[in-house]
Amino acid sequence: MSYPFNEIEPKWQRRWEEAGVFRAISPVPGTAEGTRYREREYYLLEMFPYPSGRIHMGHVRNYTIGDVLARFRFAQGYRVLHPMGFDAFGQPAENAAIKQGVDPATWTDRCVQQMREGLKRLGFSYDWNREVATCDPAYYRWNQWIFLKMFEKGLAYRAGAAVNWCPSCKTTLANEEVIQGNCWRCSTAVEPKELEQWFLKISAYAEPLLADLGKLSDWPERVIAMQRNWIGRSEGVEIWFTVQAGSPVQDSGKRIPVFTTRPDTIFGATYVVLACEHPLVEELIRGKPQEAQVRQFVERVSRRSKQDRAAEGVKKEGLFTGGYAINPVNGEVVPIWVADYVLMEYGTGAIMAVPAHDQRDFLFAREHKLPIRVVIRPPEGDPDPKSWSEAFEGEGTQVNSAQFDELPSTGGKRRIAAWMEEKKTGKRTIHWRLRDWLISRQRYWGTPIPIIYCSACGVVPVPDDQLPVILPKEVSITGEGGSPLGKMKSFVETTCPRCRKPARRETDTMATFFDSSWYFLRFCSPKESTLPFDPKEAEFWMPVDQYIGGIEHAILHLLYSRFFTKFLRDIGLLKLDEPFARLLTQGMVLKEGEVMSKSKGNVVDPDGVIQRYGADTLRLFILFAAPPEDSLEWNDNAIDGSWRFLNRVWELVESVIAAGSVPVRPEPVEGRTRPITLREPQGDRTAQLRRVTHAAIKRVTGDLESFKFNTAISALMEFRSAIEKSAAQGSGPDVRGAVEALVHLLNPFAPHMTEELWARLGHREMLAGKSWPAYEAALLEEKEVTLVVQVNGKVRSRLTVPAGSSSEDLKAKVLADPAVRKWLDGKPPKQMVVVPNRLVNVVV
RNA sequence: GCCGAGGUGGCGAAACCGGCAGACGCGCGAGCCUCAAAAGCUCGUGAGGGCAACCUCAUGAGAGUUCGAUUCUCUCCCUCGGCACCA
Repeated sequence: MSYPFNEIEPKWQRRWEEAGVFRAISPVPGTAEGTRYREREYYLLEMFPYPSGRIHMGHVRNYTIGDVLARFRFAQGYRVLHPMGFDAFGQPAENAAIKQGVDPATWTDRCVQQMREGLKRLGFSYDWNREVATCDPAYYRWNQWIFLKMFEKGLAYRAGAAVNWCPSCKTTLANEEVIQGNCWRCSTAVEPKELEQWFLKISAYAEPLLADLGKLSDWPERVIAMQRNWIGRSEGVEIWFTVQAGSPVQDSGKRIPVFTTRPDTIFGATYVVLACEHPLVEELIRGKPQEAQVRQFVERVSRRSKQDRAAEGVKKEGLFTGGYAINPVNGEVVPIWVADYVLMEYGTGAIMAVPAHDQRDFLFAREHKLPIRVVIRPPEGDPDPKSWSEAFEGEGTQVNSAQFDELPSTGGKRRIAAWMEEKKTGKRTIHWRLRDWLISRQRYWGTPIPIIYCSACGVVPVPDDQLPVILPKEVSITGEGGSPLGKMKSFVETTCPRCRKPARRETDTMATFFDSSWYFLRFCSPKESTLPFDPKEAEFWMPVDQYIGGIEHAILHLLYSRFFTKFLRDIGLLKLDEPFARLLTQGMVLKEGEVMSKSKGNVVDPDGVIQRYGADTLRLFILFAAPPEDSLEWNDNAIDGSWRFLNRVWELVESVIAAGSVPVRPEPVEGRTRPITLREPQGDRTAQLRRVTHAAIKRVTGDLESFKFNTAISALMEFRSAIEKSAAQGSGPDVRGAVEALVHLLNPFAPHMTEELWARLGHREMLAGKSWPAYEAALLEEKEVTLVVQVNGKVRSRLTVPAGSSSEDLKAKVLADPAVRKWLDGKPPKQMVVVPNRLVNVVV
């Protein structure tokens, strides 16, 4: 016999929806409507899903965590915004189209519907009135609008560059989408490809994106660290070497800027190295004996993917270009090399090589017999680099450095940098690892980039009144590569908005991370039609008080969203610096230690679990099995524990109902497997039960505040046992009070069952709208406490003593305890440590 | 290499501010119920020793601070995650 979850769950889902209990209500000026709420609003958001069709355990976990918090905040009287939507553009829809011949829009609609139903089956407290889908023109027109604002500010630009190309997806990728050299979506090795593409100048925000990480005190440290790494601030000096005059290079006197974080080692620069893609390489080798050889080398290296280059590891290849450069600090002439270990995309694409004090330069110099000159003498060891097995990168005394000789190298960076600035041979700069964000995708199912190319006017933005540029439907998607829109004359051919002459539309679409970089703002006013969102609504709801999602977005989505927020602030639409005040990154759901995936065949389908146990059991188990940030090992057996617990709660409450509010000895109820016998109250059981009840309220409330759902549930399990025990022993009318508290506290976790029980207990109001129970501190006080008695730090006895006993009383009692006397062996104690109401330690 | 998170029973995990290590749950064992099984219920369950009351050992390893350390400090080992020829 088990409780009828399959009748209960749909019923309450319907009732919540009909009553609109989870609708977010913005304040209307001049009404008293606000009295229902606390001062504060609460915006709770979980990362919206890509509508792939079925929901998986990862979704269940993410959204259950969010739902428990949302229901808890609702109960606390906050004005809650808890929306849901769909990140509906993207490649899978297109791949389905290619494979099954379905229109991506139709496929997506179907998936969204399925997904929405799946979410509803779990009883989540969303305000479905605010649902958005990014593939809706009413949504993506604002992608286009934001893009054009960026274009207007010079933050969206078109440039040719060697970009990341995924040969399998047949599209370009952002740096953030390249995971260890592979495509984030299909794991194919990414290749460099020279293309003209649209970029967003996220690098213009590198400084604030880094600095404002300091404001995110409620973000997990690892996410902050990942973003800090990704942005990669590096303080140093740009030094200007010049190409030697009189060399065969025509335009001699040309500068080669190099970037270094170690200006203190400038006197030890014995050669200069250019990246293979460096524009000066070609000039330097022209007409030289090494011309053909170098050109061949450069071509070979440039063809290799970044990953391949790194995989070669320590082996560094390079060639002399035939050219020389002049070190600006001492006029020394040094050879210019080209090598694979210098990257065009970092710094200036050229370095000064200091083999004595940089490990990479050291290995390269050894390999190619280049001079190694010590300019920082190590405090100990052989000063002759011939005996070294590696470069000395530490601090020491400066040598071979002209007027800086014999100074300690600590502070050398600052001294030499200042001197170079004075002599105008270099300047202090900051370099960033963060690259601009490539957003062009040669795919169909995305937001059209609202740009028109005119042979007369050039790059022309689509005027505001012509937005949105609608993504046409009747497109043939072949998967053969190239933008599918490019094959559609009716789309491509247009007129220039400026000169009215024939022109062509941009045929690439936007990366879908564009769509998700501001959706949290759209939820504040999803029907807004004159702007992406109503700035007043955004000011009211934003920032998101609690954001919940997977760690896999630590740099992608979470960095882009921060960038968008700052941009929208700068154009006056927002008044905040950061979009997400608190972030919770939930762990993955694993089976047999591995991520669930179709290819591994270890997927547990949430719908199957719901059919067998109901949504409440699934929710409860997924919260109980592990703390939210840890990975969770799915266990088909362990879920029975949650199932049993809910059934026991059901039985307990039903017994209490059957017994009436004042418990008497009831007849065992027909069909119940475990009738609970209630007796007449005895002694102070009533007070005891009341104490347990208030202790449970305190624990569960505290655990919910700090996201410790697993221990909150264990506290509820203990509470249930305590009520049952108490009821069986007779504890008076308070059994009903205790049971009601149990049902109430369990509500955020198992909302359907608890609503049903609440109603059966005779309440007309739904639990969903009811305010959270409070505990009374006075009721928590116990008359007696168990005192732990230690001898030399080891537990030897336990004593039950009145709460609040004085130190003297405790000492006397402890010394009288036979278990203690046994260990004292007649000797007086050396010392006694007393922790009131807790412990006494006797030191012998 | 750099950055981050971790290491506690057979398993998932608890332990507030330094104060009973292993709550709660799974699994396992015994029993009840049953013609039998499933379900359900009751009790037990870190390791070792003892008939027992009890005793010894135990939170990755080693040291330190302390009356007392899973918790604080240092050294080391291992696992996971991110970045990585970043000048």
